[in-house]
Amino acid sequence: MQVSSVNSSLSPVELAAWRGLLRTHAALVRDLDAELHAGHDLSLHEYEVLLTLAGAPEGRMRMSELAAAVVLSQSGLTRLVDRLGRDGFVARVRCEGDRRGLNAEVTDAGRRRYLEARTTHLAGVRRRFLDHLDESELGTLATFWERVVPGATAE
Amino acid sequence: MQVSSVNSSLSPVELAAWRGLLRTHAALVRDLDAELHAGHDLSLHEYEVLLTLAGAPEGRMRMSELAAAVVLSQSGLTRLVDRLGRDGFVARVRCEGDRRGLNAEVTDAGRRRYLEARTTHLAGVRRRFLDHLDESELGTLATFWERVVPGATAE
DNA sequence: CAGGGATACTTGCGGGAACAAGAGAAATAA
DNA sequence: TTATTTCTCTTGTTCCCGCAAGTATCCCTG
Repeated sequence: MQVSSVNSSLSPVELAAWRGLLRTHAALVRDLDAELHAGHDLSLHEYEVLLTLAGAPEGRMRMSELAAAVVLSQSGLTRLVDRLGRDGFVARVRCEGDRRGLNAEVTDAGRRRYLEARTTHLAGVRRRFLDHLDESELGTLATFWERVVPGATAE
Repeated sequence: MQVSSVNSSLSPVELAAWRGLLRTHAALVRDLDAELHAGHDLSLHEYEVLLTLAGAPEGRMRMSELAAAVVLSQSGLTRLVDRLGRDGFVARVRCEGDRRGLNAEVTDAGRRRYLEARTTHLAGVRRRFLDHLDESELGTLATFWERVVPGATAE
């Protein structure tokens, strides 16, 4: 059942780099998501949408751009914005000039919720991730990401 | 380290390292999962379970250990093993000595399916990820993972 | 050697995400 | 103009996952 020569397997270093990425990501996201839920009743995706909108000009962005920014499918974003809308954190605004399009726009309540959650979340990201690497190492990581997925660090 | 005023935001480098991790992971996993599905009708999680079992002594492992190895909840693993069991790729075997416990054991069909998928998947991981980094950079990454989540590169 | 408490897994339930198909609006072309 | 195509978002459907509760077994204490 063993096939050794035809399929080159991963070297120990390759395996460590790849499995490390999967496991580290899973562990970080699980913990940060739980923390955000427990403290502010937001998922990580919801937080990222609020963060993205809060940083966008006039607090609004096209649905499709937003989906790309938070790495979610269109339909996934539609429902995420539904949920945030029900809670009064974002509103949908028809686009001027292209009435197919919609802007998701963060409300005052949305900005407040975001700012409340931000402190918790940033501290969590620092403690679990950033604090374990120094400035130049973080820079190294960023160059790796950009090489693997061009645009991954953009914006 | 960083001066932590209450509202300290992330520096550009910190942001790039963190968002890069989220986006790179999302992009890689999305593509690799789609590729595995299209070519071999396996999800990434299913592949990893088969991989893990195929590499375990006697092709079997306790459900709880397996859940930890592939970073999945107990109930998630129960259902994943259900699905793999329906397809005949793994079987559940009562533990000798502890009749609460179950071993998931990969079948011959499971090993075959794993080996079929392996070539595709390894090539995909190489092309999308490993090829963009050299040997020493992969080693650097591995040390980062180990620092952020001890044990992340183990086994 | 009971009885209570841990441990290992499964099940009930609900939510979140993707894919594919649909509806409405705009762009293009004849 | 009007018909076709393209674009943007939403809806129908289905799958996967996690939490909490349930079941069976083991362990430990008195």
